[in-house]
Amino acid sequence: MIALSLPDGSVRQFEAPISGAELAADISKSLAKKALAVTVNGELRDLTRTIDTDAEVRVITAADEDIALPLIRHDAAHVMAQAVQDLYPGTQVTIGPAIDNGFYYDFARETPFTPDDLEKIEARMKEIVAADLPLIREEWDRDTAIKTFRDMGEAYKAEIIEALPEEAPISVYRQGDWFDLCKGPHLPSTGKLGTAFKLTKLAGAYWRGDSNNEMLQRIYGTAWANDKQLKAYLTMLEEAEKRDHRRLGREMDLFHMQEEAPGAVFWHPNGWALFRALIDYMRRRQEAAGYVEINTPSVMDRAMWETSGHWQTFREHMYTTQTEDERIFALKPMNCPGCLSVYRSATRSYRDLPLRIAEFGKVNRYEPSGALHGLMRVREFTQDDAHIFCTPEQMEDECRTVVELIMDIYKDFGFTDVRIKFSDRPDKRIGDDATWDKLESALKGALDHMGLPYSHNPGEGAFYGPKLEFVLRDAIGRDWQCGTLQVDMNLPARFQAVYVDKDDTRKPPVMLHRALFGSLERFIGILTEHYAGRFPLWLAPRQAVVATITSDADDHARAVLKALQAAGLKAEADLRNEKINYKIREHSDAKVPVILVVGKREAEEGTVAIRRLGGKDQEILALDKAVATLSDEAAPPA
RNA sequence: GCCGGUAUAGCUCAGCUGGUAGAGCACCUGAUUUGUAAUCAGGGGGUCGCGGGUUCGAACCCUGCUGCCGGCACCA
Repeated sequence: MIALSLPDGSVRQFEAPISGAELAADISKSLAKKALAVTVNGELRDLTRTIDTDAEVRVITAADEDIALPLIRHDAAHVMAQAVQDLYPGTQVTIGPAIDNGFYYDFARETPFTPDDLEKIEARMKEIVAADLPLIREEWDRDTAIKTFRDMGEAYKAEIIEALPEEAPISVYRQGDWFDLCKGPHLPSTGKLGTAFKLTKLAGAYWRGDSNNEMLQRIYGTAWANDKQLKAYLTMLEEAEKRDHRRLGREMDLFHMQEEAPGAVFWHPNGWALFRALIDYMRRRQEAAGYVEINTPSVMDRAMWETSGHWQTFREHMYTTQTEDERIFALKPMNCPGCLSVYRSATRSYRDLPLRIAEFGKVNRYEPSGALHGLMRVREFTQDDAHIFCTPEQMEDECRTVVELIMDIYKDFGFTDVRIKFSDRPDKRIGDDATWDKLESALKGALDHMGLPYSHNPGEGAFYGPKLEFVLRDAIGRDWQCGTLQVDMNLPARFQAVYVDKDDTRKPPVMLHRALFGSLERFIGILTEHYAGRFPLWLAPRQAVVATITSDADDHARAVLKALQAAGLKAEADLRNEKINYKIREHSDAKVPVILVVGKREAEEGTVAIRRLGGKDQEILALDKAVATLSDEAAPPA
């Protein structure tokens, strides 16, 4: 006798052990049809597996998206693998998990798959779904399993089993005459997968994610519970493409890149206006927070980089030059050595600390060619960098101040969902454990005192100190790592930076490395996508356009323009002999936030008609009122 | 860096199996003086990414390189 309790609180008694499918059928006919899996005491299981003890049971249907979609996607991966092996015998299967929005499967095959193959595979997948093959779970003996897969020529599967712990059960799922090693669970039959899936892309992927291993061929797909969801997802992808910063960068004339300078940005006036607005803002915030600002050389002798350790650890990412005098120089990949040089240019007293030194430093790093991506990953970029020199006693307070500043600044851009990652000592590190204890507790202490939650990244810190990373989530739910805060007692020592303490002894200061935007280039890329090009007025590179309806209004339009510019607004006038429809369309496409329409009426009355981007209505205001309103709105956050 | 794809006018793209290039938008000129998301007509513009090769002949086929795109790895 077993008792199964259901989510609604009811309990059903059964004489003998019962399968999930039988349980669903016992509850209702329609549930039996819709059932995809069951959870038994919270553990997700196949419908076909027998429940033989008292338990809390829940029947899973497509309505339980969080559970059902991963199941559907995982099944889609299996069906795809079967389709591939049907069509291309000799192809080895490796792994094929469900992922966000879809699934993939990695295959080992000599011949590359082509985009045409995807269509064929998809067609074969639909046949397998139509055949509605039952998925049957089997448990195999470990050695038999290894032998079976090895004999089949499935070396990767055999390797996977060998890597499993001795006591792990080896489960295999069959669908028709095809089977795959898999821990499951799965849908009861391939028909339950439905046809709301689509193969999306081909890619290379290293076996076990290790670049020392051979490269496999990965096929990605997306899969959903129904066609409506699939279509919504595909539409979402199209929308995301429309806000791609590379596309908007061209459409809004922000910047361009070209072949002669891979990974470097040619900023156009519009993009540079944005860049300057961000720097102006940050400069103001930093000055208010007690920072001073410096600027240091881009090209410095290799000896500098040997002292800092970059030459030994970062050489492959550095650009170097050789001049006629045979000295080797390097383009700075980081600003710290320059800043340390400024620190060392005077004898520092404990009274000078904390000393907060900012630099909008342009750095060059030779990034792998495959990593480059628009503004997001470049080889030449500008950091909103700063280094804070302080005593060990001040360290925790300084960390807290930095975190406060970061969180506050992100808020000004509408990033309220910020997650913090804390990375502690890595295996390969310098410095003694006592120092690491201090550095880590300073960082953690700062967060704890502020009551901020954070996740732990054990062993992911820099070799010289632990770090915090600030990951922000944009308007369409994507995560971006921007800010970072690192504590360091190593570099000051390498450069023999010291301060004179109260007792007249020389001591090395603690050095905090921090950046908020991270890279200005990247941050502009993120903002562009976050706002979909519709920047808030204070950031917009073109804030207002005065558009005339007839040439009768030209003089008035010039006066309006003059007034706007006098109030500090980035404004233009469009006096072209074009219809107002044409002008509105063009400036709206260019994402200009405010269009001031002036015609004969406005000219006579001394007013303007304000039309906001995306809005249908207009607001007629007296000129001085309009200018005051707009200049108020265009003020950057304090 | 690795795997796959791709490169034609400023932009988006067409150009069948090889016979020396075409559209829309943008730009220029003219007409139109227009009331809230494309007025009409005319015109100029391309070493078909770069270098080799095959061929009587290459945007098209082969090959090397470079950039870009999608992933993987990397992101101190």
